[in-house]
Amino acid sequence: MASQGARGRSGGRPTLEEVAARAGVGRGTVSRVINGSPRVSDATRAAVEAAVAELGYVPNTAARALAANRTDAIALVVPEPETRFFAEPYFSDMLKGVGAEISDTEMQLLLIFAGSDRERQRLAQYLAAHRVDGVLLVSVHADDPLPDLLAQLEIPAVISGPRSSAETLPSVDSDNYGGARQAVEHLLSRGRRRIAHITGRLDVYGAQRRVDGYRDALSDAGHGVDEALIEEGDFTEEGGHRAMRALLERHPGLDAVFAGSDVTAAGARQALREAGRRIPDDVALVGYDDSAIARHLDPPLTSVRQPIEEMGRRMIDLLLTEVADRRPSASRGLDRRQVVLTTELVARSSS
Amino acid sequence: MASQGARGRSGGRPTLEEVAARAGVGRGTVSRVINGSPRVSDATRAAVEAAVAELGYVPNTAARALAANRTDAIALVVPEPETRFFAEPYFSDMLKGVGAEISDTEMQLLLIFAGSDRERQRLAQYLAAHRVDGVLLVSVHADDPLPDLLAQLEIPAVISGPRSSAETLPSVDSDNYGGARQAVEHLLSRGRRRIAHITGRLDVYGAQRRVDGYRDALSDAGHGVDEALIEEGDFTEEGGHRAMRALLERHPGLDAVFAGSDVTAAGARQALREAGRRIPDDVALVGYDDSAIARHLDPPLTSVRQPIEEMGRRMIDLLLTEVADRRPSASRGLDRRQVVLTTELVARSSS
DNA sequence: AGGTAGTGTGGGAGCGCTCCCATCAGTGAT
DNA sequence: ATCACTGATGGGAGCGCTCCCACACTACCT
Repeated sequence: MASQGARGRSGGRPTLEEVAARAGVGRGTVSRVINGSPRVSDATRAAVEAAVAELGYVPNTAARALAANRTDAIALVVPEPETRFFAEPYFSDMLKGVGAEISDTEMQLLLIFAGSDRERQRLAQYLAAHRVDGVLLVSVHADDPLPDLLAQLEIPAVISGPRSSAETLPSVDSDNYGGARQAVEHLLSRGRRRIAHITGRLDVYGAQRRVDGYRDALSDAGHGVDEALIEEGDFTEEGGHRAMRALLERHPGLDAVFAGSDVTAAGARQALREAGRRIPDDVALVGYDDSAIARHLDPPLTSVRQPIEEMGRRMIDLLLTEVADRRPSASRGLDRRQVVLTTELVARSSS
Repeated sequence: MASQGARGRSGGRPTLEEVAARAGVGRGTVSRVINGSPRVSDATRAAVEAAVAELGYVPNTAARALAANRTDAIALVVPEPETRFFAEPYFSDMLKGVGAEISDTEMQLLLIFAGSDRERQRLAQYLAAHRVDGVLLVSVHADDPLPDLLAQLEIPAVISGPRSSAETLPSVDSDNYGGARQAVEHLLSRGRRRIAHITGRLDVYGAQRRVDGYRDALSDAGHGVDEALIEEGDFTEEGGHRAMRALLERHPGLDAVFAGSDVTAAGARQALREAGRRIPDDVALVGYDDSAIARHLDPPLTSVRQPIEEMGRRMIDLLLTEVADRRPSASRGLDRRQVVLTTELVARSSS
C-alpha cells in the first residue's frame, strides 16, 4: 500500500475509487454507471447507485475534463457591449430559449460579452484554452473575425443569422425577407402609400434581407421604391430617433414607417411625437421582433414576430449535434444545418 | 521510452512539458514562470517566455484545476427568475460593476439564475461539485437556504444586502436606512405631509430598513406615522401599481409617495395617472436606486441613488480576499467584512 | 576550511477521472 | 467436450498540471 492512499484525507469529497470500493466493484464499472453506459448488469448498476447515494458522490469535473478532453460547457457569445444586451429584448429572449433548452442537458451555459477590444482579446485567449466545447454566436456582423477564429481552433459553432447567403457555419434565422414583406404588405393593405423604412445595421445580413423584402413588396404591388424613404438605423432607440428625424425632414409627407426593430420603432415614435405626428392617424408604425416593448408602447405596436426563443432552442440543438459529431467520424454537413423559421405579423393599434 | 510520449500526437495543443523542452528547462520552472513566481532568474524567465510565445502555449485549465484544486471561476447567483433579472436595472448595474472589477483578474465570472425549484436543484448539484471557487449572492431573502448550503460546502461567499443585522457572511450594502430618511426628509422639506411608502419585499432586510428609515424620519420631524400609509410592495412594477391603488383607496388625501424602487415607482406613477392625479402637483413621487428608468420616466423621477456598480466591485474585492484566505491559515474575520456605502438623493421634477 | 543559509532548479508523485485492453464467465454451435 | 462469441468487469496507463522535496551552487559567516 503506497503510504497515503486516496482514502486517507478525511473530509474530502468522495472519489470514484471510494464509490467502487463501497459497491464492491472496479473503477471502470462505476465510471460506466455514472456515464450511463448500457453494458452494466442491472444488479451492479443498482449497487453502484446505492453507493453513490450513500457517499453523496459528485464527479469531479476537472478530472473528467482532463481525462476526456471535453468541458461540458458551451458559451453564448454576444459581440456587443453589455449595455446593448440588456437594452434589447432580442438578446434576453434568445437567452431564455437557450437556457430552457440546455437545462435538459448536463451542459453548462456561459454568457460572454465581447463588445470591447479588451473583451475580445480575453475571449480569444479563452477559446484558445478550449474552455468550452462549442460556441453560440449571436448578432454577428459581416466582417467579424470570430467565426474564422473558431474554425481555426476547430471549435464547433452555430450562429444566429448567417453572415451572407453563402454562410458555411450552421445557422438559425428567421425569414427576414418574408417578415419584411409581411410588414409592408400589411401597411399597403391599410391604404398607406408613402412607406418609409428604417433599416437595422446594414452590416448584418438579416437587416439587408429586410430591405430586400421591403423593396420587393413595394415593387410587386406595383409601387415604385423611393430611395429617399430608406434610412439606415442600427437597431438602437437613438438610431431610430435620429433616422426618423432625417426621414421627416427629407420626406414630410410619409404616412407609414417600417422600423428594423421594436426598439428602433420606439425611437421613431418619439421623433414622430416631437414632430407632432399622431400614430396611427398621421403615420402608421410597424416594428420588428414583437418583443415585450411592442405590447407596452403607447400606442401598442404592430410588429413582425420572430420566434426568438425557438431560435435559441434550435441553436442549442444544432450545436449539441455538432459537438457530438466530433467524436466518431460521423456524417458531417449532410443534414440541414441552415434553419429558417417563419415570421408572423401581429397587428396592433399603431397601424 | 513508453511507446507513445505526450509529444507524439501532432496538432494537439502544446503542453508544459513541451515548453520546458523548448526552453531547455524543467517542468517546474515553466510552471513557476507561468504562475508568476518570483523565484526564477531573469534569464530563465525570458527563455521560458520566448518558448511560450513561439509555441503559442496556453495552460490547460482542467489539468490545473485538477492538480491545484481550484477552478479560477466564481459565480454570480441570482435567486430570481431570469425575467426579473432583465426587468430590473439593479441586477444589470450590479453585473456591470462585477464584470468590470473581475476583468482585471484571471477569474472567470459565471451568471447563474436560481429562480425555480428546478434551477435551485441544479445549482445545489453544481456547488456540490465545487465548480466555482466562490459565490456572489444578490438579493437574498431572509429564509433562503442557499447561504447555509454554501457554508456547509465551505465555499466562500459574499452577499449583497445582509439577511439581518446579525449577518455572519461578508456583505456589501448601501445605507438603506439613511437613504429612506433622505427621501422622506426631502419630501417633508417640500412641504408634503401625507407621505405614503410602498415597501419592497419585506423578507428582504434592506426593505425593512427602509421602512425603519421612513418611520424614524417622520417621527423625528415631529410627525406621527400613519400605518395606513404603508403598503407592502415587492420591487416590481405590477406590485407598485397594485400598492398604489390600494393606498389611493384607503387614503385619497395622500400628497407624496416614497416607493421602494424605481420600478415600483413606475408602477405607482401609472396608477396615479389612472386615478387622475398629477405628478408632482397633486402627488410627489420618489423612487429608489436612481436607475436609468428614473431619468427616463415622465416626469423624471426623484430617486435615492445607491452606488450599485460600486457595490458590485466591492463584492468582488471581498470575495477574492475570502478565496485567497483559504490557502494559508490567515487571519480570518478580523477585517471589515461588512461594507456599507452611502446613498444620495437625486432630485428631479417628480417631487 | 567547515559550516549555514539562502537561491534556482529538476523532476517524482500525485490530483480523479476516462479509455481501452485483458480477462472471465456464460452460451450456443460444432 | 471444444471452440468461438458475447456481455460484464477489473484495472493499467495516461490526461497536463501543481506541489514539494532534493539537489546543486553561491555567498557569507565563524
